[in-house]
Amino acid sequence: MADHSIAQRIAALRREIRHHDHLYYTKDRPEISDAEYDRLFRELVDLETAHPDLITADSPTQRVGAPPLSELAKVSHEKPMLSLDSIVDQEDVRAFDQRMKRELETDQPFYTAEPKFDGLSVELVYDQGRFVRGATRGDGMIGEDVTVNLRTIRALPLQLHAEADPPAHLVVRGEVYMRLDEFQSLNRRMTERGEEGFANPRNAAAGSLRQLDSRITASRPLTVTCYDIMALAGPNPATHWDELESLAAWGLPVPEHRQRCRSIDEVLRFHQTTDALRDNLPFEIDGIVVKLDRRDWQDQLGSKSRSPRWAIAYKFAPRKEITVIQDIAVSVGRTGTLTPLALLKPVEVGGVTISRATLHNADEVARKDVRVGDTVKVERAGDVIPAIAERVPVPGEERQAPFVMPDHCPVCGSAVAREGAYFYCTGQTVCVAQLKGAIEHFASKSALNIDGLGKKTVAQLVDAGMVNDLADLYSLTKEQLLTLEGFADRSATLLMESIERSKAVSLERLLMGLGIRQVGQHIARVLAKHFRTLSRLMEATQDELLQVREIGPEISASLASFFSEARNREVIERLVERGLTVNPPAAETHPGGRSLAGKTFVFTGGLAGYSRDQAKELVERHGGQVSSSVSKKTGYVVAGTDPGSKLDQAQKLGVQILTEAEFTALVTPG
DNA sequence: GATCCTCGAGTTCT
DNA sequence: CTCGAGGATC
Repeated sequence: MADHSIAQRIAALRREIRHHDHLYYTKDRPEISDAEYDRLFRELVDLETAHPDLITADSPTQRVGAPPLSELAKVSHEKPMLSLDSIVDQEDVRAFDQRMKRELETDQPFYTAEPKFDGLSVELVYDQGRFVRGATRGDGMIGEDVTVNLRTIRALPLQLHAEADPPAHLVVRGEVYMRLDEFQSLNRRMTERGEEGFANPRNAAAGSLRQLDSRITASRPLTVTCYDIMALAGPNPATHWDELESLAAWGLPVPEHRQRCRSIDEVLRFHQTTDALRDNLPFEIDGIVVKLDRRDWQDQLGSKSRSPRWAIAYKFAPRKEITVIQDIAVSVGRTGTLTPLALLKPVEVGGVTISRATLHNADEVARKDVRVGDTVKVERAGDVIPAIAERVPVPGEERQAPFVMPDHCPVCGSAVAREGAYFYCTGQTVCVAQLKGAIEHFASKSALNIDGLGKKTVAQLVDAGMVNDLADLYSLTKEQLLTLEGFADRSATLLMESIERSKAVSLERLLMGLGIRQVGQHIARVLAKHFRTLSRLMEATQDELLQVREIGPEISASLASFFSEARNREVIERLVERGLTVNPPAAETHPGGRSLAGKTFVFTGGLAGYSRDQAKELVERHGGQVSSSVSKKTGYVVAGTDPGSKLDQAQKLGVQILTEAEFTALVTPG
């Protein structure tokens, strides 16, 4: 065969394979059998192997992957990749509609509604019809270059349909996701190989796309759908609907189930029908996206810092699954609180297996009227913490007796007392559960910060009878530790060292660590600053305590009762005897100046450059304060990655929102 | 007395 | 993160 005819054959094969890829992956309507497809593909591979000079980057064979990278490169997005405001309530959707009508001065702001795919969003760039670059969302401004990995996704055309006259330059936004059946078989394959499977399809998609070795990505069944034109060379489609049509014409996969809505009622109906469809879809969706259809109106409304004003994500009610309460256990916390806990028949909710859910307190159990053996709906409140949503009555079932709080502590057998909605174990001095909790708390990071003294070790020490109160920690010997299971020379030495190190402690941390009711990190600091030494605090009268700002009758009573207890005084005495030195709080210094004086910061989401504690430290160094909830008085909300409800709260209250970079600029001198 | 702002405490799974 | 409740404020 002459070289030019080989080149022609290769080109023909590529055309044909692309055509079938499009039919198979995008249209879901294959015209040839898998075997026939494989034959075409094999022929192309063979020809290219024999003529490596004819291989091009956009050949279908190049999807299988390139050699591994050491790190994904960072790329700046051509346009910032915004996210969408989430809405759960119908009323808020109507409010959105009202706002559109008001701001656009129209009665008919038509919308386009489409499913919201649960995957990870990507930016795709086509030059001269050819796929040249793709990136993850990252922080919205800068993402990771995953071009090679995206090339392995069959549904993603490497070449746009030339006959549809695609623009010379095109930037598209899409969602990479994994079908449920593919996700399941991937997980099965992984577990067979002894690997840990993915928790849910979204994690699987994200983990697969962000591989350094694109050959791994190639083996993962990813797919993609496109839903937005970010930029293009040439005339813009007039509406979002036309945008989707154009994308489809150019050969890009778009959400098939979509609707043009002439009123907000149609949007609400679409939400309903889509929700009903949800369980039968082969992929996960978590709501619908509602966009103003006309692009000139979109432009007129513009964007907020983080999301466009002309679109919303109207989420579905959180996933609920049905399961059975196998038992209701009662756990005892460090303060002696008895907390009922539903032990469930394990069930998958939103991709995670749930086997237990807290019932908070007896009132809650009564309110929900749940009993052992009941069938219940379980949801993940706030998408994380499992909760029992409601009981599902089963007609004709014989129910067990209602749950009653035990009148004796399940751990130590002491009497149980009721206080408001809560029940407490009164065996403060004898309850092993409380002792363990108290020691864990004492050793925790924000208290004495004893490294290597975790839940497991505490249990061992208590069960072995080596530690009966907090002060006993400081008479432990290395020899004793070595008798415990899992302790060898090194671990014993390390623990002894951390215990030794904890002996120099600030008053604030000690107060926190003692576990006095109502005294947490904040109040501990307030008390430490005001009284400066432990003895002065212990001698303070009720009146003196009440003078202190933020200390009211409850907290002062709690302090009084703690310090009047002979046992507590004795523990403190022994702590000091064994070498605990309590340091008064250092005088407040603001090495960074007082540039942030009077400003309150609230953090939400993850920060890349610092831990929450470091960020807090930075703020305080400049004379500012950090708080945990957003109010009108909040100066700034710093939104990291994956911000939570505090960001919405901030927007509602008009509190200034900072990115991490802006925050860094504020706390960096110069 | 009501309202707003914060804090404390408990919680699941990986 | 959310809930309940303490404390400040008007």
